[in-house]
Amino acid sequence: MEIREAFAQNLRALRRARGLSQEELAHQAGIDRTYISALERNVYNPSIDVVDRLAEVLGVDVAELLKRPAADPQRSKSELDE
Amino acid sequence: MEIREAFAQNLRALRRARGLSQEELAHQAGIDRTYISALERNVYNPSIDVVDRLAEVLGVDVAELLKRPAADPQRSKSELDE
DNA sequence: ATGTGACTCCAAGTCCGTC
DNA sequence: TGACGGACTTGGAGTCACA
Repeated sequence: MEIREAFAQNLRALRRARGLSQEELAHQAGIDRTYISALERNVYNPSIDVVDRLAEVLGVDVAELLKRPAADPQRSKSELDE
Repeated sequence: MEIREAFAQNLRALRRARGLSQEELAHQAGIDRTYISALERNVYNPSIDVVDRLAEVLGVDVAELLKRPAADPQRSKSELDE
């Protein structure tokens, strides 16, 4: 799995866990609203600066945003992106 | 401290710890030698994809490359970038 | 073995809007 | 509230020559 995809999923999950809209998150992080939307849809490959600013607003370490989901042993290997 | 700076320092430290030259690291990561040089001098704000490729070659988690050094309580606050 | 300036190319990132 | 498009500017990605 590409790190962009893991980031996209983590971003959306963490934002929702905080009860924030894309617009609120964008505003607090000083990032454009449409760019947040694109990031969550895995359209772009963000710079570490952007990731860092988002992590700060979400109150997590950068590592949390970039963490790949643990492989589920129930699922066959062919279902995973590599 | 900006995350770019932490990344630059970590990259150089980890590369040297592996006994690799910029040229060897560049080759293994499929990146130009001069670009590695620039990253270690904090010239660029790299994308997470580049960081991920370097982490893979260095055999560490992405989080290791982006970790900020622990604040040294011996040093005064004015010596730190914030 | 590394730093640096100059250069191109196109993705990152912004800002406007509509659905 | 979020997906998505178009047009735009900035700056990362990547290469080369030279010190």
